[in-house]
This record gives sequence, C-alpha cells and structure tokens, in this order.
Amino acid sequence: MDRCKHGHFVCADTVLARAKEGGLRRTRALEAVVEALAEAGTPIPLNELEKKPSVAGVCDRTTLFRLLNRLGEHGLVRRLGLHKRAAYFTLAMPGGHHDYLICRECGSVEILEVECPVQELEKEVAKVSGYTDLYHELEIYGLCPNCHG
Amino acid sequence: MDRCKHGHFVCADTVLARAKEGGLRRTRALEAVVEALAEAGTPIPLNELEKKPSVAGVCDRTTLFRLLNRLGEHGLVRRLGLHKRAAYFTLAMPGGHHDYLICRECGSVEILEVECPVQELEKEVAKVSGYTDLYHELEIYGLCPNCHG
DNA sequence: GTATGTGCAAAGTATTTGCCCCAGA
DNA sequence: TCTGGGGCAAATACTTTGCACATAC
Repeated sequence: MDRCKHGHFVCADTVLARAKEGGLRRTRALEAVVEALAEAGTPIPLNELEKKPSVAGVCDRTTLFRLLNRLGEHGLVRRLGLHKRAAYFTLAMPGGHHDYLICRECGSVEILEVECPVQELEKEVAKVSGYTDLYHELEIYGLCPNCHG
Repeated sequence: MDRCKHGHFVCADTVLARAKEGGLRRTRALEAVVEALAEAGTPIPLNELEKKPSVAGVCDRTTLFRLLNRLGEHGLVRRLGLHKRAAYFTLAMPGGHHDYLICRECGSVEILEVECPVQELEKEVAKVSGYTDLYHELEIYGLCPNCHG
C-alpha cells in the first residue's frame, strides 16, 4: 500500500485539497481533524480523536462530529462499525480501502496488508444485484497473541 | 446455503439444544428470542426484535439484551455492526456465516448467497498473524435499485 | 457581506447496571 | 432448594440538534 511522504497511508494535504474542491472551507478545525486522522493511520473513534494533540483544544466534539460527517459525505472519510460501541473513522483513499484484523478481547485494530480477495466478488455482485456504487468492508476478528491464554 | 425444515437458515431447535448444552436454562424468553431470530432470517436490531410476535409481551428489552449477549458468548448469535446506530443480531450457524449486501440509503439488508472468497485469506491470516479463533465479517454497501435515481 | 462553520447546552437513542424478586433443574 | 434468569428503573455512553455567534471567502 502506498504511503505519502510523511509515511501515512493517506496524505492530509491531498484530503484537504479534495475537501476544498468539494466546497468545504479550510478552517482550523478541518485541518486539525484531517491531520489527526492521517497521523492515526488506523481507524479511531471520536473520543480518541479529541485527545490527539492536533485536535485537543482546537475544536469542540460537536465540530468533530460534523466535520467527520461532512467528510464522509464527500467520500474522504470512512466510518466503520468494528463492533465497538462508538463509530470509528479513518481517511478514505480514492478508490482504495483497507481490511482490518481486530482483537475481540482487547479491541486492537491492525490494517491487513494483503491482497483483498473481495474485489472480484464486488464486481460480480454489481452485475447481478442491481446495486450500484458498491464498496465493501471486511474485518477479521480473533484473539491477538496477547489475549489468548 | 442449507435451510432447516421451516425454511430458516438456522433451526431454532438446534440453537436451543446447543444453548442447553452450554448451560443456559430453557426459559420462555430464550425460546422467544431464538424463534424470533430464526424467523427474521436476516440480522435484526433489538428494537425490531422486541416487536416480533414471538417476543412482544413475553419479555423485557433488558432480558433481550442479556440473552443476546449470552447467546453471543456461546457463539450462537452474532452481533453485527452494519453501520446502523443500533447493533444487529442474527443466529450464527456452527462453522458458517453470511455476507451481506446493504443499501446505504434505505438500509435494507440482503444475504449474499455466494461463495465467500475470504475463507482462504482467513486461513492465511491465522498462520501469519498469531491471532487465533478467527472469523470474519464482510459487508458490501451500495445503492439498491430503489434508491439510485 | 453572506453563507458556512463553530461552541455550548440540551435532547435523543442505544446500551448497560443494580437490585430484588421469580423460576428452572 | 439453590442458582441462574427476569423486570423495572436508573445510570452511562454515544450521537444529534438548536440557536446564537464567529469566520472563511
């Protein structure tokens, strides 16, 4: 998986540029959220995001929510279930996606760096089902080395 | 995918039997939840479950929660994210699972009756990652025929 | 200047817990 | 009888909304 010059999966600058194209204003809060998400790399819930140095003190939780939603509508952020009580957010890359390996005990989330086998299936489903604009979400759950006794 | 004599994906009786083996008592509420889940077939949130004829009036919402959690611990029920605000529950079959096709507009949930391409990946991840007791969850999101204009 | 973005507080909705009574084995 | 199950109500947690003010463009 390619990474930007900072070693992140998705480059904050790219996202900000695309956000502007989408009509979003470049505010302090927007920059902060995007940067925090880029640094995080893996999906992160709102209450974690709040604590990130780039975000803490910069903007309110409500603003975070609204920004994440807006970014989501523009396809720049993806919202994940991950079986947690809270929603998890991560920067979405154009045309790309990640699959995750999650420990159901401690909740750790790792990015699966493998060839995703679902692309083909997705195309077939697109043909057969009548659904359009498909994307998928794949998570593998298990017990991580630290959690299985 | 095989179905039981009632045409359900998972037979309520089988689940009840396995629940008893697991040490759960056979209560009215337990029977009701399992039956309702079997009838539903597709994943269903708690507030829907409450309204099902087999459940309505039989037991309290709290009891439903506790039962679903207990059944989940015994591997008899699976809890899904599905990007809804509420968790979705469905009967789990031993060694089996379903993938879903979900409309992100109207929220409809269909079971994908296809060969799941993730089994292989799952095995490989088991070998490489050090994680154990793996299972996966795959959802394809899109716009259903009714929702794309 | 104007439309969009933001903070604060308050309202929802989903989920969980405590406590005590009830019922299955 | 004895332990796990259930009901009710209250507590938590997460998310969303309203409204008045601030700010990007």
